[in-house]
Amino acid sequence: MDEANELIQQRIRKLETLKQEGVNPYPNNFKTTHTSGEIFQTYGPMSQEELRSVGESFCLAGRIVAIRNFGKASFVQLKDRNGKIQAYFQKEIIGEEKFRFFKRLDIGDFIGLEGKVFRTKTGELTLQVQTFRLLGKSLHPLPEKWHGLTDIEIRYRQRYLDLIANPKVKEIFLTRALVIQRIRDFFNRRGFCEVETPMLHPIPGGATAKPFRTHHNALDMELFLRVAPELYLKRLVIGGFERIFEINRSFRNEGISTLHNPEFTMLEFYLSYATYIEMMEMTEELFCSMAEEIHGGLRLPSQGREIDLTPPWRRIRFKDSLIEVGGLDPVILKDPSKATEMAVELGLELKKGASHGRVLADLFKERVEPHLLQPTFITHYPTEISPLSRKNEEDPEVVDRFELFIAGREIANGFSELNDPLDQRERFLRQLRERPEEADSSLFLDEDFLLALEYGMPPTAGEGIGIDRWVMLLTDSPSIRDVIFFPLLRPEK
RNA sequence: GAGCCGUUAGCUCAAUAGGUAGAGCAACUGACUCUUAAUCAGUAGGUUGCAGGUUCGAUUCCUGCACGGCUCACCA
Repeated sequence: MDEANELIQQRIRKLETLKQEGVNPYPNNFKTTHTSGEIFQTYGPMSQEELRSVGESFCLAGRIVAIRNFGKASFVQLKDRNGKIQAYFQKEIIGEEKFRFFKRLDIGDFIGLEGKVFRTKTGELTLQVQTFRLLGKSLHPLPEKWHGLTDIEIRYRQRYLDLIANPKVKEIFLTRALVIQRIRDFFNRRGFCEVETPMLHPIPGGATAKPFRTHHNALDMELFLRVAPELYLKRLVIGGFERIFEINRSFRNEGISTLHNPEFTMLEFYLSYATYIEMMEMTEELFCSMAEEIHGGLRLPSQGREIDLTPPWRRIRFKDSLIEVGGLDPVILKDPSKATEMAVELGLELKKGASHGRVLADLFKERVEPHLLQPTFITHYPTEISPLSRKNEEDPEVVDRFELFIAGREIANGFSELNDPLDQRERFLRQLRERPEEADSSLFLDEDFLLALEYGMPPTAGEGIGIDRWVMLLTDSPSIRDVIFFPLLRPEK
């Protein structure tokens, strides 16, 4: 506890005085009958006259966020889970003793009150308090009422203060909750089953990110936090779950930026007897229905620009995008050394022995991705950078895969799943050969998964969607930290 | 990991040729029975992120460190 601070000392003294007087500052037996939102909904439209005939009184509870004193009366702003409501405390009504007690309350305290609705001279729906109780004493002053809390570090470290002081922040997280709910509805309605798969993996797989390591004591076993649930979800497909989804937390031990948090939320879903083409259609449906229901339309403001989600979304092949969007010389598609030259020219650092596909992917990231503002499916990715995707029937150099980009960022990644176990083994091995420097940390041969595949997997399409980034779009948030309650920060000293 | 920027009262911010650190809100005392950032009068509140250095004197100049932000790098 911050003992030095005088403001806190004052409040602790108040707390002690209350206790001495036999007042429990933290009772838990107050029952509410209504919330601020319910009061506004029912009585908001009523005139002063109509309100006068409402005999009922209401019990509400919440945190005091503002007090305006007038000698023998006071206005209080009470904040509860769905809004704020004004309460009017009058000495004449609540009695002298109770009014003195009221004067000792602080902004930040929780109170429960019983009162009747009326409308003030200025028209605000208000509760005329008949009686009230202290429900929870607060010992710290709240952030300033007008400017709110802007210190970004405090906003993240003490998110509860951010939520109290900045109403828009709470709205972002309510939107996030709604997104999750809509996703569940969407898939449940289509006969998908929600599943949960391990977060502790003996072998990290499903993506090539660096994993977090941990250790299980009883088994004396090294474990990794999952970088993706993909390989476990496919095991379930093999086991007969033809339609599944998981809303999952995954973990990647990499850099932190406005688009990356070490733990993040993904939606992954799998649909048997479908291909990546149907996945694209489903993705449009999912995003558009969410935008309609949550945002109320398909045009989203995005950092001063507008994103138009009206389907169908543009589809363009990976290689074509390099030329048409990236403005690169077509010769790089045919000639790997030219591609490498171009990458070097652009100042890209290439890994030793990077494959042609890898180099093209780097060029894509540099020259194409930032320009994909409106929703765009990039399809036909090079096989060598897509180890889990099914090869295209006409051209085995590319796979039946797409990635969705909106606002210059990857939002989703989907493909027809590779269900040929021998091909899958080859691809894994090739990956290991090409990136030996990473074999220690992120690439292992998952024999257990290959065994499962060898039993036979139905033709299936799967997709992963970055929920955090989608919520960023829906709420026009510039940083992923704005849509994650507690983003990872270095600990304070 | 690199570069740039930031860190002053509980909160939001001021303060330069280097010269006793200020305001609003919050708090405290008083006035006030319809306010909406209520108003009015008064009071108190500071190890200027931390540690060094230069100087008679450092919030200010220099060095290092800590934490944060942005950009880049790493990376889907």
